[in-house]
Amino acid sequence: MSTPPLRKDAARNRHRIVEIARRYVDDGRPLQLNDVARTASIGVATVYRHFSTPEALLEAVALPAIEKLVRRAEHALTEPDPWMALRDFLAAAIETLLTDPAVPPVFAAATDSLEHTGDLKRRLATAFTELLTRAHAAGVIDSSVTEADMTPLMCGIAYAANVHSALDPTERATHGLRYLNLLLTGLHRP
Amino acid sequence: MSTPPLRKDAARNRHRIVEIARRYVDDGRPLQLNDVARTASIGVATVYRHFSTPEALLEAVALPAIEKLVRRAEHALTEPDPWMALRDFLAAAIETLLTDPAVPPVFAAATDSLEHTGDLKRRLATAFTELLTRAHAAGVIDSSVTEADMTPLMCGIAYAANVHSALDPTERATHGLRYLNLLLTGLHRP
DNA sequence: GCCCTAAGTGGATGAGTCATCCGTTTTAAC
DNA sequence: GTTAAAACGGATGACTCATCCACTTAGGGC
Repeated sequence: MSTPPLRKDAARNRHRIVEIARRYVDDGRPLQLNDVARTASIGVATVYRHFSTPEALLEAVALPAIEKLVRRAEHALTEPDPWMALRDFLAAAIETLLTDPAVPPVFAAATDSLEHTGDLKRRLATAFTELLTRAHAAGVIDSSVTEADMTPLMCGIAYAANVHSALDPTERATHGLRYLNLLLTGLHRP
Repeated sequence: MSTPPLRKDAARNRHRIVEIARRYVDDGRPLQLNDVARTASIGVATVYRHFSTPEALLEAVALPAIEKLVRRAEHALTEPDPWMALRDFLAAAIETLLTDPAVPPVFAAATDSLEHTGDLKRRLATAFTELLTRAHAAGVIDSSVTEADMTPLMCGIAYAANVHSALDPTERATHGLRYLNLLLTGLHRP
């Protein structure tokens, strides 16, 4: 699992592949490695060497957004009000899920099947568990809800907002936040 | 859209195809028409003639479950308490979505892209709108929630329950109902 | 019961996608 | 400048998909 630093040309190619893949994801085109390779004017084998499956490539595309979300979660731990901290973080999570189409599949996948984002997801889980624990301790949230429920629930909300409308991203985000509020109303113990 | 009655052999084949497809869906195998044809010992062309796409075949597989759900919705309209009627129907819907893997994709698809279940989905929407209207009139539910929100939300809950666990169906159904209750707590105005 | 035709059948086939293998090129350490 | 390791790329065979058309079968009219 060490990282023998990449050769210059390899790094350049890897970068370019992710960049092209990002466009595919944003446009909603299926992420086919052969196709990405052609678009990038890079040999198929090179793409396959860097990313053995479309999922692995998608992970790399989603990486920055997930990193940002992890920082956000760790920052939320500094917010004194446990309910606000939890709510604001969840809103940010929904926004990320709906803004970046690369993210939801990565979260829906089993953590241990991920090559690049497994650690990040674990960090996120840790921070989030802490947020939840505080909320539980403060008695502001339904006591039966665990961290293991929340990831699926967030994915579910994002899914719902996407099913609902092939509309523009902004509108989808609005719906997602509305759905989150419905759920939070159900969870909140004032 | 008329139905010139099917020849006996054609009916037999069609039946057999759906039957085999049902097994694929239950086992979670991908529904590939060529593959289904081989398993059914039926020519590929025959399968394609009856069902031009995997989605169409899936619709046929899901049909009975959806019919049952529609009857259930129309029956719910006879329940005097608007909140109970809505809640019980939604629980039935979640159970259907989680019990029969053929159903969720059909609900997630746009109604007008469906050949076989479009009418049923419209009937369901009508009955459900009525259930919601009553609940609104009785003031027992958040007034901002519309029928157009509920289908996605139900799909979202089913999705969440499925992401959560590659566990056995019973357990998934339990989670789904729990998630539904969380949502309903958020929607209920006592 | 026999014939005729419309309806139905099946599998060979070409188009398209996927992922590997291996001969060639590039990098960077010495 | 030399050399070994690392990276490259595209030709290729395995596989999936869906169509076409020559053949078979059902069942109504006589």
